[in-house]
Amino acid sequence: MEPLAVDAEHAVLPDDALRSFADAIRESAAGVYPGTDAAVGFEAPRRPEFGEFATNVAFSLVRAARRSPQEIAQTLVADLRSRAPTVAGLFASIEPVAGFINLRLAPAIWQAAVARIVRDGEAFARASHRGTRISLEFGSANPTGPLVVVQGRALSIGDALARTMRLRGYDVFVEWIINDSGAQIETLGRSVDARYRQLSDSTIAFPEDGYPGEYVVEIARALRDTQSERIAAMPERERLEFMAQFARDELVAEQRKSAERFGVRYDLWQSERDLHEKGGIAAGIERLKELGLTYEEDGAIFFRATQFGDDKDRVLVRADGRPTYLCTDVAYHYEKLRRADRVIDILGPDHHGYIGRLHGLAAAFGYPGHLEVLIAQQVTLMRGAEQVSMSKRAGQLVTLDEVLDEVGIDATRFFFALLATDTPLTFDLQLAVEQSNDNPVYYVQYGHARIASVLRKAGDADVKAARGAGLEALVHPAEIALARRLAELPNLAQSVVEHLAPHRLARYARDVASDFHQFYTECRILAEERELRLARLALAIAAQHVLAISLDLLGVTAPDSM
RNA sequence: GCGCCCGUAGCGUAGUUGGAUAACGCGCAACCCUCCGAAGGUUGAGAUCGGGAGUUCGAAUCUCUCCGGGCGCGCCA
Repeated sequence: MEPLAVDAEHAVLPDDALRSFADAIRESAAGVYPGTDAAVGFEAPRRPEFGEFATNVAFSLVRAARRSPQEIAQTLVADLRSRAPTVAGLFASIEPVAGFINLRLAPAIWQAAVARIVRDGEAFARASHRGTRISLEFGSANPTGPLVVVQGRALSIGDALARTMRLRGYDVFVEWIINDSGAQIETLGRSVDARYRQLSDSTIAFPEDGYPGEYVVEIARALRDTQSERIAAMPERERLEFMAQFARDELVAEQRKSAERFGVRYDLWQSERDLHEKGGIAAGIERLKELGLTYEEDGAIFFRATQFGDDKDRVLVRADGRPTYLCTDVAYHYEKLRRADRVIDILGPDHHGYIGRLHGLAAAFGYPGHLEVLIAQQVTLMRGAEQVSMSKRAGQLVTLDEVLDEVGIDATRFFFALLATDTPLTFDLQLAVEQSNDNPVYYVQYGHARIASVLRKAGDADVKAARGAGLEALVHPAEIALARRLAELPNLAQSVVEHLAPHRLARYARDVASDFHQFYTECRILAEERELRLARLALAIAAQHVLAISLDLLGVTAPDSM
């Protein structure tokens, strides 16, 4: 058998070893139990004594082979050892236990994985371009106020997904839809107008359905300071329209600024009004008509939603010719479905009942399963034990910017990404600023800073030497455990994309930090003996890269000191 | 009433396509710095995975049913 290569260029990596094992075991199964179909899958057992990986292949053969799982597992392992000693040599142990086959990789494989990470650096886990187009929409809010906390959660989740998708080679197109064509814009105009007139006459009544927030007053003041002469000359109708447009532009600009401050990048801010004016809305309706999925009743145009599981058909265009909210979504999704292989919407918790309708739309257009909808669940703000009030109706908004002012971008992004998207979140502002071990953000960042500190202490010469050093000295359980964790990143990132589960990134980052801290405690990195010292430095460098990549995917900084 | 989501340790949660004695953090108890950052580490106590039935060699995970909680059911957006 050939000696195992440990250099990063021609190394056998953990995934390669598992693939070889799967192939070999399938051959064994085909030989020993002709006519059977072995399914070889791997999992990471919970208990360390069950090895680093385990396969349940024997269970899949029980019926066809008419043997006990344990007997099958033993037979397969014996056969593999004699027929494929090279493959067996990739493993430190191969044990049939209770029908499972428990595996432990040879240390050289883990050492090779570390060498690969050190070599790839920031590019580790990056996948080559694969040509799959993904449209990702999130955050989209009515342009009638500043961004609030729940939207911050959608931004955090959506941006982490977008970054991870780019890392894994997908063509991601990130979009925000500005809902600027409905009645709420007109309401916004009336709200601003009332505040404007109140500036000179405090007895003027504020509309009952108006937006009560203080920001409306600020917009009115801005108008008075810069546009009062123009406004004075306008007839009421023109004035209301002008104010609505002015406020919309102000608020969209403010929303964009908040998103950018939060570190979120968009490729497109799509105005609904523009979509209407450019005929995009009409195109979507036309398509539905061609497909025979619309009909007219009482002067309105209906979508046959019941054909796709909805309880009733839905109005697209009212009798007076005004399109509904759904109508815009019809058009927009038709457009997105045509240009992307996978269309993803992240919506707020109040859109729960809307999911089925959107799926129905995708099916109607001939793209069943191409549209995925995520609901970013509610955020409850706490300050210690006290709940922070945020009633929209009373105008008590807590804006994203206010939260960022209070606790910073890193903590906010990390906390928002920490739980599964559809799990309601309680965000404690007091905890988020605490620089204590209750705070998971600091725990992870501390890991990164601690490594940086060790590398500084080691000195440039050793750090440089470590990058090309042999890693045979890495055999301690804490070293292997850390190496194993680091090597998971590519598969983990891939699972984040496939399951739309960015919270796994945050949890993974915490696990990496935890494994590093344990390694740090048990193994002195700056050991006397040079070979060991360089090998451990290389492992620390690899851990630093993985932490930096994970944090970057979450939009969180990786400090060298704190 | 119909539809969707959720019930996992005192609290907050994770749990890929079903796998072995159910995991992580906080909190609680007891420990660890003559040495690389103690913002760290180790150990312990703590769970009939809401109840019941079914499918399976095997269920927190799939099916049915009941209980408890949240949300959605406009020619609003």
